Amino acid sequence: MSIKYDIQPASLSVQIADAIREAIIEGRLKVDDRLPTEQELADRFNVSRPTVREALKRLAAHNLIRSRRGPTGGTFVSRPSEEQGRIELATTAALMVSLDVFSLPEVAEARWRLEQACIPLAVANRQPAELDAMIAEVRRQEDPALSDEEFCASDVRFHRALVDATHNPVLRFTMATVIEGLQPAANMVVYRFRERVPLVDQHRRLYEAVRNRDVSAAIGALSEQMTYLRASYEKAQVWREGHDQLASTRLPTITGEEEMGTA
Amino acid sequence: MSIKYDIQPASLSVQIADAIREAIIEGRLKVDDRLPTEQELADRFNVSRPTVREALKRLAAHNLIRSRRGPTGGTFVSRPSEEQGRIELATTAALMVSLDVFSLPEVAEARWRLEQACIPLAVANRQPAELDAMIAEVRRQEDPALSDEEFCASDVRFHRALVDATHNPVLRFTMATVIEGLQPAANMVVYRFRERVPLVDQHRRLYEAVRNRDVSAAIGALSEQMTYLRASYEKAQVWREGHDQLASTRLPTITGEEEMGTA
DNA sequence: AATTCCTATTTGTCAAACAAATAGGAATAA
DNA sequence: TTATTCCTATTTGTTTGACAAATAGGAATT
Repeated sequence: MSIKYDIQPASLSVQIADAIREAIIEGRLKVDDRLPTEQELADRFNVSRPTVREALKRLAAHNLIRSRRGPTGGTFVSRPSEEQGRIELATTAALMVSLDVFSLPEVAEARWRLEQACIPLAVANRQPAELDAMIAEVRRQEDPALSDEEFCASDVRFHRALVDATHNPVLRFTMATVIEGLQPAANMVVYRFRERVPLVDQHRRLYEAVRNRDVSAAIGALSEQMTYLRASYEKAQVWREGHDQLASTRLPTITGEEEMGTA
Repeated sequence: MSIKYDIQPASLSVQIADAIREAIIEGRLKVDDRLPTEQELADRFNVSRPTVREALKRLAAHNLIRSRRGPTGGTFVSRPSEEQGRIELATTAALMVSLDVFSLPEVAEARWRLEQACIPLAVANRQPAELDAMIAEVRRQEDPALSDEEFCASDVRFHRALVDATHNPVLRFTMATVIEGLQPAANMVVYRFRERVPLVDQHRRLYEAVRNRDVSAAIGALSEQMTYLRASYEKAQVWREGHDQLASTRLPTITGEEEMGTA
């Protein structure tokens, strides 16, 4: 007897999206292949064109397909880029932190373990490009005129350069969850509770250790930073629990106002 | 002067989806809040209902919202679950491997570094539940009647239990990219090129080391497994490059046949 | 008091059309 | 011949209006 995974069957647009996704993953549709026109898909699946379009939008949300208008246009299978995948990982992770699924000390612990794991490879494989990027960010961070947002962004770029120095695409990819996802979201919550000076100093020593191919010094500097951040996160976590996140700045029920519009 | 990031402005459904997503991230819309009805959104954004629906489907694709019919129905902001986020990470990563964005030895190297980073915490925090799960999978893997798919799935569950033993939700979350995403995709490519016996033996020793709280023995067993897999991956990579992936099983141009349909 | 039925609300789906982008060919001009 | 302009067909983007299906809550009935 077959198990019903859902009380009610998935909507047509979900079924169609799944069918097309499966075709892509199984290779029946390859990168840059053109799908049938929306009308043709509608006929083939026995649904209306809006339903097909909803399905295509679901896939477009994951950047599996792209569309162009015109005679040579249509819908095409996208090649998944490392860049695009990183954005997806980071967005997912950032959402989890900003909606309070993780506690900040947990984030610090995980980030520490994972970034530490990158250090040996980074030290072994770093090239001038990454070293230049790291020291450039350190210099930028020394400027007191830098806004908090800019400082956070520079912090991200510094750690990104460190991970890039591993020259392992899979590591660079996976670490996007931590570097571009968790870290900025956590930093935005915590920026009131930490000083810049120790962080910049830790960055500089981390840079020097990587430059000098000194693994233990690099791990030491990173360890120091994570200890410092963990303490800051704990302070912030207490504040956060007392303030129910963004509740105070929340608007009553309104959504997107109007803004855009065709006119 | 403002920079144009796109030659042509994003489609209306993208703009609307972005506006709603931003409202969720900024906290103007909180978890379980109900959005205005589709008609109301259409009026508010000055677009038609199908356009609003395309926007909502984009968000639903990332599980940011869910919809229900009926008087008390509507569209609601979903709480992002760790489970849901893990699926998203894993799906993204699996797609990259299956579409050949990463080479298999790169995957092995990254997996080794990241999983190694989890060992100390796993050894420190492991509970009977995870130990039981690990040894149960080892026993299952000893059964020669196990199909290749089942062996691969058991392999995933073993490593999942190891990461769960860290009892750090962020680590468990992030490692989904590796454990449920990269590893199965790589294993399906490679399963012809490795023997089960050494893998199961490595699993058993890894389990025992974690049970005995012996970090270096655990890292040693894992290291051995990764060395073995890397060698297998290299063999598979050569085969893979010669076979252009799934090209041989690929159908001409056809998409989803017809299958479902309302009738 | 419990049950049944009706009704209003909301998402799901369909149908037919027009708008906008655009490649390619036809007509025109140099 | 060569270059330019214009037209036309194709395809996605968007609108309008309608009906179907699910369902909660109240009204009517037992």
